[in-house]
Formats: sequence, C-alpha cells, structure tokens
Amino acid sequence: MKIATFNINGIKARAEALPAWLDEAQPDVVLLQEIKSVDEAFPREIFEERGYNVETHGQKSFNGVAILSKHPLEDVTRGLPGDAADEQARYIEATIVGENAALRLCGLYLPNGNPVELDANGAPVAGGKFAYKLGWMDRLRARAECLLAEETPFLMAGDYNIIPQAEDAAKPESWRDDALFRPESREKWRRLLNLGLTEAFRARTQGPGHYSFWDYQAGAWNRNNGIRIDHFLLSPACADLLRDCQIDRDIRGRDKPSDHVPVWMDLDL
DNA sequence: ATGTCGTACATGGTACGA
Repeated sequence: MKIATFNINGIKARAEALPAWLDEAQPDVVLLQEIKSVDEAFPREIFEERGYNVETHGQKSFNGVAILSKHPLEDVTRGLPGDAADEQARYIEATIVGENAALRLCGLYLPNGNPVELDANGAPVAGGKFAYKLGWMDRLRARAECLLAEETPFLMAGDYNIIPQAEDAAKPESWRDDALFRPESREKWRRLLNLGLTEAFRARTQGPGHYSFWDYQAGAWNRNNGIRIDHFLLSPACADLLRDCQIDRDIRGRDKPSDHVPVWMDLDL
C-alpha cells in the first residue's frame, strides 16, 4: 500500500497539479496539509471521481488537513487533543483496514513557530507562536503515547516544520535561529522519536541532500537550497511493514508547484 | 536583498502567513 504526505499550499492553486500527480503516482492514501479551505469549499469531486474517499478538516484561508483514501476510512476524528481552545485546523485521524491489520492514520500540519520570541531567561514567550509550536508538540507526543498504550498500529505523517539534523538542510547555518531548527524544537522531535517511533525516510536512506521543501523566494529551487521537513513517524508494528520511503523531488520543478513535494511510503499492508 | 507565493478582501493593492 502506497501512502503519501503532501503539503499542497492551497487546494485552489493546486487544482491541476495535484490530480496530475495522483494520476501518475497512484497512491492509495494521501495525507494533505495546508488545504487553505473550509470543508464545504474543498473540491471533493476531483478526488472522488478518481476513486478516493475524502475526509477534510479545514478552516478559512489558512492551515487545513485532509485524507484521501482508496480504501474506506473509519472512526474519523478532527483536531489534536489537549487544548479545547485551539481552533487551528492542523490534525486529523482515521483508521484504514488492510488485508491483515488495521492502521490508524494521523495527518498533521505542525505549527511553523516563527517568529521565535524568548523572554530574558530564554524561555518561549507565553502566547507567542514559538510557545504554541512547542506546546503543540507536547500534545502530539501525548497522543502518540496514548496510541502506543492502546497498542494501536499507527503512523503520524505530515509537515512537521522540523529540520531534524543539519544534514537535512542545504544551508543549516541559515536556519540556526529559526523555529524549524532551534534546539527546543529538535528536542521535542527527539522526544517523539524516543517513544520508540521510526522515522521512515531515515530508516531507508542516509546522508545529506534529501529535501522536501524549497522556498519560493531567492531561487531556492534552482540553487537546491532545500530542507527536509515532511516526515513519517511509525509505531513499532507499522515500522515492521515498511518496504520503501521516497521523496518525489521532481514535482517541485513543474508548473505551478507547491513549495513542498510529496513524500511517500510503501507498506506491506 | 521582504527576492515569492496563496488566500481574503474595500477587486486591485494590501495584509497576513509561510
């Protein structure tokens, strides 16, 4: 089963490029981020006519996640638990039933976290975007702990807005003080991994030069000034099913591309 | 080098987020 994650940066702007990629890559499941659409305006028919079931969790203008699946999606939940006051549409879960096992799909758009605001003691300023990011990552870890305790096989996929290591950026020094690469952010990422989760891409491929995002500005694509921030984290039972994980890099060079490209896995499910 | 996009809104240039 081929499962992909793709930050599309606006469904309206990607109404041609996204289905073109689907027709070519033929994923069974796609976790989408930044649909930038309310649920009612999401063009479900584009995907339904290709045989996908569609579940969305959107909001006006910003954020928004969705799941496309050629297999039925069950027990859909929207929003990341842990903060009833959080109104940003960044998280969706659904269960897909394979031939031998069920798998919980968690689609996420982790907060960017910039600008980084710190107080005189170096602590993130409460109510600021950086503090929101770190708090969101604590909530994500709590959710992963809950799924692990239930022994539910799961994957968490999406735009994590985290550069895990220096090798995941073409110019790591330029990201040193950025919320995507700050030690506080990477510490939260490590704590997620240390629950026993497997990062799918790094389970298959080592070394620098693998990116999933290139900024629209300053000719980042032409200079290959990229970063790897779109990831799959797998529970132990899910990691046992991993057959492959790749980045569809060439998509970035096509007409009207997103600033992210798809990352996909092949699971023995 | 605030250099590019996408979205929404007072449709035509701004504001915001990334």
